[in-house]
Amino acid sequence: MSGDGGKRERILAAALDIFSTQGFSNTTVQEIAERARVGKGTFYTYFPSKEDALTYLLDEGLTHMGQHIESKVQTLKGSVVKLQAIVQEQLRYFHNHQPLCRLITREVWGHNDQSSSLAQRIRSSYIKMLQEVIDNGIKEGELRTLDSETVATALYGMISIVALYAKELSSDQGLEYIEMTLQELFFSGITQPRTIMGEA
Amino acid sequence: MSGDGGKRERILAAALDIFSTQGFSNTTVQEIAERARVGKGTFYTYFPSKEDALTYLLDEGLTHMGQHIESKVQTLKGSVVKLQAIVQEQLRYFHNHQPLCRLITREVWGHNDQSSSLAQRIRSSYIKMLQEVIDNGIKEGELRTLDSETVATALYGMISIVALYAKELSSDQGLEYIEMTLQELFFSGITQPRTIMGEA
Amino acid sequence: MSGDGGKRERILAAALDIFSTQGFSNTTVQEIAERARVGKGTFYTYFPSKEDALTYLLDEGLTHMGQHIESKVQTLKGSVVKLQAIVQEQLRYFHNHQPLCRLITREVWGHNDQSSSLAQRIRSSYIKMLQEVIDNGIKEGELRTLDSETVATALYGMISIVALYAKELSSDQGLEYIEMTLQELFFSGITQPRTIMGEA
Amino acid sequence: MSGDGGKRERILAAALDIFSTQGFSNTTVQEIAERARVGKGTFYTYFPSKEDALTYLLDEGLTHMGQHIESKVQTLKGSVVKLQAIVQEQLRYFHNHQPLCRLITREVWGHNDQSSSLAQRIRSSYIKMLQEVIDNGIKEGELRTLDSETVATALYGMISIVALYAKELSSDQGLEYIEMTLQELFFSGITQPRTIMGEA
DNA sequence: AATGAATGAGACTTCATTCAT
DNA sequence: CATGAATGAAGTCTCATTCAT
Repeated sequence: MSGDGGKRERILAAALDIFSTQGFSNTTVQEIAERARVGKGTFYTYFPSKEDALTYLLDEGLTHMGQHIESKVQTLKGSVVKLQAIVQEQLRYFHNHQPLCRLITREVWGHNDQSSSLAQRIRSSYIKMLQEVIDNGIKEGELRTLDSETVATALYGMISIVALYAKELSSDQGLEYIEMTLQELFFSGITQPRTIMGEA
Repeated sequence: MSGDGGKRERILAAALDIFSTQGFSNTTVQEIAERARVGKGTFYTYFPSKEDALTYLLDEGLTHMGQHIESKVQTLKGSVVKLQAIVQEQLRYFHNHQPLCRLITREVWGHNDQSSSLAQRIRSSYIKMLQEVIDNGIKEGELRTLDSETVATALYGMISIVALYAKELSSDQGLEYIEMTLQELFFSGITQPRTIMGEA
Repeated sequence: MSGDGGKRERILAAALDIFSTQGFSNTTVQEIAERARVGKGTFYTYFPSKEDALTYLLDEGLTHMGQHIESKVQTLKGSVVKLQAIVQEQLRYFHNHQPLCRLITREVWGHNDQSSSLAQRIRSSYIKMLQEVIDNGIKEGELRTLDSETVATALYGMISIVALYAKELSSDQGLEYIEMTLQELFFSGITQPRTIMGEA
Repeated sequence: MSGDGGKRERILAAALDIFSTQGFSNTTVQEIAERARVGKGTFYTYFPSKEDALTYLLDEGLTHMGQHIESKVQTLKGSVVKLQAIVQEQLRYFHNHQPLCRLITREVWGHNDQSSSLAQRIRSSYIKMLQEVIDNGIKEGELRTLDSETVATALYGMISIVALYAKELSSDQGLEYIEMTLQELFFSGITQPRTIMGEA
């Protein structure tokens, strides 16, 4: 729509792909430009620096993921139902956007210095949203009384790493099986329930 | 007494610290040498390249963590008991070795290209160990029948990300609370058990 | 007009000058760039490495010299006439291109390891050409029956070292005198012909 | 005799070998020490610097060659006889000491800057000696009246380059053939003598 | 707007030399 | 004497960024 032949989008897509594969520092602007089929100088027409492109990707990615998931969740009623949807959607989103997921994992969780900028953002946006849903569930008695911040973080970590781990899965068949496993694990735990009287 | 005044250890400690804080690519050998209080050339007396130092740190870290946890677990009986110990030990280990944890998270999970070397190693060593414990628990009826590979990965991810997230926690008080939450979550799930009728 | 302001030529000229004066290993890319009035990085826009620039200079130099001399010689008739021209032209060429001559002497004759690449080339190109002219002369009876390979090599060595030695000569006067001496020496030998008695 | 187990000799031999094969700048003190089976520090017990070892080798080599050849020549009578012996001895010496010959070729003839030190020395010592023999021969009428400096230089260059070229020759058979060719060429020239009337 | 030639700061790595043992 | 661990100066090469076209 910008009349630029989609150059900006091509640059962003190329940057995301290569950043996630090789890492930010090992990616050259040259590579991005080539993959995007533009001149190296053109990169700088759209982004002030390589760093800015990364920041933009992370920002946009987090925002988009948050909006996507919230849009799926907000109409649902009940904390368990909402959390079930969150697990499903986040897993699928990360599975469909592995490069973004990998980027977040490396650049957000892997860094310590510029904690102000990136790590904080995801915590204060996405994880806070999870936490609120969980808090509500606890208040309403649907969920057990556990520390919601820890649970939210654990849920996020569980899904991210599984999504990265499952990268070889190409069939949605496999993805559904994994999703079911995660749902069971998260909602009911790993332990075999001690049937109240039976077992005797 | 290696007769080297502990230079090798100082270099490794410095490298781990700075790698985990700034990332591998943003760390210069100069910085490592300065932090280790040795000359720049001395770095190369102990490691053939910056890359080799990283590989060594990851290798050694993974091996040490694996051995540490296995030593705590192997004398225990029962899958649930073993898994409880694993959760406890891995959380504490990552909490006590946050730089290593951060390094693994970024360099192992954040990369895609050299999948052969590092990502494979942690999957095939540590996670496989978790998987075996879980498989045994399922076979013996202590654990529910879930996909053990997914569960093992989820457990690993849950603990890692929480350990990184909880980095501001300095009191063991806080750590114990987090640990308890994770134990409850992992073993019993987040859902309030629907007591069949009673509870009234 | 290559549109590059002759940068490539300036770099080559600078490299040749400094290589021949200080030697390849003692020459820094920085020096070449400064002499060529370009930035250090610009050197690498035109050549992949310092080594490549050397190789290019030697290759181009040998080729150019060979073509130059062959062009002078090919129209001439008679082996002696041809060889006279070769002596004249090679001496003048090396005298006018002393840096190249010095470079060849050091890098081609002075090395032993990468014999495959450079030393072979000059032998198989230029010296082989000399050898053919000599072989023809022997066949046609104009020249004495001597080992043509040794003679060709000797001729080449004689001219090269004299050209390097005579570097202080700036007047063509001096060069002509040296040339005459070489011609006499090569064609007639150093010995006073023992005219048995007569000739008077 | 120095009671040092021949360490100094081993170092010199190692340095000569490696210098001549790889060049001075591409040779590390480490390599020399290893080849000489001494510690790296020991090198500096015998030579103040790597450069000094090179200088010593060149100095010693030139002196030794000069003495060797002069000792063979001084008892002979007649310029032609002396020059014949010189050709024979220098060719053999260079053939038997190819590393030295290569070193001289590269470091003496290939350089331009420190002309004061090395290039001057060989010119003023060895070549001057040749020149004197030639001058005498001319004065006595045995040799033709040619510029003795040029002839001496040419003779030196002829023999050096042939000796380097003939490095693949291992049999003395081959060497003798080459020597004969050089003698013929130098003393009688390449041209078929126009027998005064004969040829008819 | 688009481009890529040009640039120089800066990174990794090597290696001659020193010096404590 | 002999040694090799330690060092930092220096060199090659990369790459983000600029700018003239």
